[in-house]
Amino acid sequence: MANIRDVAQLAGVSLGTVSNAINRPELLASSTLQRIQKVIEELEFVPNASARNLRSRRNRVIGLVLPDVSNPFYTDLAKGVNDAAYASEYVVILCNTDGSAQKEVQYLDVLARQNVEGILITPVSESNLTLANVAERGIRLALVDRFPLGLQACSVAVNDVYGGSLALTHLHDLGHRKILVIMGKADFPQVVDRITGIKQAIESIVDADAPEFIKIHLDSMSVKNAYEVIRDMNSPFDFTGVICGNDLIAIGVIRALGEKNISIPEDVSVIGYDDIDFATSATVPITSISQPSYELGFTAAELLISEGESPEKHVHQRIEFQPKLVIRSSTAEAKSHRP
Amino acid sequence: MANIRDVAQLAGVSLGTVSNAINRPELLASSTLQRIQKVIEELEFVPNASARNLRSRRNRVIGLVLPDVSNPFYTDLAKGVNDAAYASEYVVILCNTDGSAQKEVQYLDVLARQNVEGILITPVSESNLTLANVAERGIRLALVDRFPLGLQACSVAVNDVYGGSLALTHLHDLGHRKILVIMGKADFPQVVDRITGIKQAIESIVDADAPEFIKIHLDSMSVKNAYEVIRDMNSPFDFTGVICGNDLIAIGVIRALGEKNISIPEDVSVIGYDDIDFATSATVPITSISQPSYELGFTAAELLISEGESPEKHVHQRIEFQPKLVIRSSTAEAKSHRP
DNA sequence: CTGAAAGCGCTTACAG
DNA sequence: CTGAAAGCGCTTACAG
Repeated sequence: MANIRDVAQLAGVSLGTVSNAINRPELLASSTLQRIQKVIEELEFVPNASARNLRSRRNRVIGLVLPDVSNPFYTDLAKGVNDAAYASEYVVILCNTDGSAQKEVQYLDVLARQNVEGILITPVSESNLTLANVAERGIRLALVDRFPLGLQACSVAVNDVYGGSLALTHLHDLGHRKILVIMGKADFPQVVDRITGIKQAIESIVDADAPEFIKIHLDSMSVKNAYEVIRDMNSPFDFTGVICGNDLIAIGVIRALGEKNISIPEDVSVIGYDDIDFATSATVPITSISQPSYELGFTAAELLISEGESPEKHVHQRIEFQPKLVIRSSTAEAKSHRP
Repeated sequence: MANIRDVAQLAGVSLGTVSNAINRPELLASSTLQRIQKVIEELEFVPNASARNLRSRRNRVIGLVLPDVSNPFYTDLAKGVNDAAYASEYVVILCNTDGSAQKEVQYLDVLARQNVEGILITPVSESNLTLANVAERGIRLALVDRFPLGLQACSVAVNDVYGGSLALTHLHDLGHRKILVIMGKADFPQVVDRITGIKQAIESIVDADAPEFIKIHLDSMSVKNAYEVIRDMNSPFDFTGVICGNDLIAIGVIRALGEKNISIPEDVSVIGYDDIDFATSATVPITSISQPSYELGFTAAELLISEGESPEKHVHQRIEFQPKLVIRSSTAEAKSHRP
């Protein structure tokens, strides 16, 4: 494959000039520039990214570290990141931690070795030790779907506390007083926030009969895991409302309840989270808390990339999106409230 | 950050020896090795990937080029690729072409610039021009979910012809004689093969009343696109069976038919493709043709990586998985066949 | 506006 | 078993 030296020779200029033609074309006389560009095309010259990176310390690569790409919420988020990266001619390395802190550490290390220009991450837990470590190494960091705790970094997230309260309030308005909350791991930041939101909403209800709730924490926020846990519950199911950590869990819950001959929403109302595309097409179309997943990823990537393009000008930003309640058929008025 | 020279100095050896300690530890006296390893830890030395790649022409990066990561089939496939890569300490750059040949070319170029060690691709069309171009540049290539046409490369795919015939045969067995086939773009290789399978199955039916079928080609194999097309059909819907290009299309079709008060499977049987997780949880659980998406990705990545590890020993392989029919509730006997 | 030179951090024969 | 040296392909001040 042709290298920059071949191009220089054929164009009759020095190799530094070719480099300038590529990176700072405004410095060249237009005749020289044209000549060089012609040769570049002829030779199908493609600059070697490693060499370039080695000198300039830039490689147009960012890392994206996510708990679970199979989850449509993260898939959409990743798509947003990819599109933003593509627009700026960046490329993204996708890392799937499966929600494991250990894998997260390992991937962070791999990304550091690759000299990525920045890392976009939805951290597995609140603990910032690993992240601080990355920041120390001088790798730019931005948080997606999470705000930083004592860490200098851009962040783009959704107000999960508000999302939790939105869900609770909706069920309460419908007259539900006994609620099951079924979430992911207890130390998952989003889970913590949403439960806080639920509690806050309950506290703000002056009503004598504020709802009670019970929590279940799933190891994995998947259809399967949720389905199995509800299927295997041996105590009688005496809740009239269920708040799920995401729509996948809602699907699993709905399926398990269906098998127990509990109808949705006649007997029990179920509310999901994320409002994935599929929520509309599920057995029972799912009432859900909608988050702008694609925008989350897109915005975060833009922020990270723009920080890299002009570090001096950059000021860390914290962008917060608001979740929205989308009502479908999986929630309805509690029996006790019906005529 | 520490570099290899710092390590050499502190360990009192030459820098070549440090390099050997990292890459060919078996060459060193164990005492020297230990001393160096200790210093590496102390200094938290991480080798610079760019420098390494520049010299050794290896960077442990592979590219994955896919038409649509939001499609669960490809999401799972991508996960398989990621897991295989992770196991071999490789990293993957994810590229989403949105089914556009132009984006495919651009991404291929970007990947070439990044000097990836290999590219895993589900090409947008049969045409191999761009791929041949990549191969010429000396980048290893492997095809996923597609077999190569006149191209030296490993490939892992599913027998789509058989998949198509499986779908047709199932509907025929149930007594359906007027079938709508609703697929993606006509030049999409998988589409071509499945239609071939459908035709072959029809031809093999000696039966006097072999089924007739009509084709629709969608621009995008999405829920939305399928839904809109069926919703806007103004001719009367006189089919009793529908074969869909994937489960997403099936979901869209089922929704649109529902709005026209056509019940599934009482009036019309609908069969999907891919058997995504969600197929079970759809409004009507979808009968589908199952493909091992995760394994597809995992196997292809392994092949590509092993080719890189020992090019001399490598022999190109072509691995074919067989699709399976998974019967759920969206297909049933045609009315004409019922008592 | 262009060219010559140094150097980014490593790997890899080669000599000893 | 270890060290010295060349060089991968670029970018970047600097001189002119």
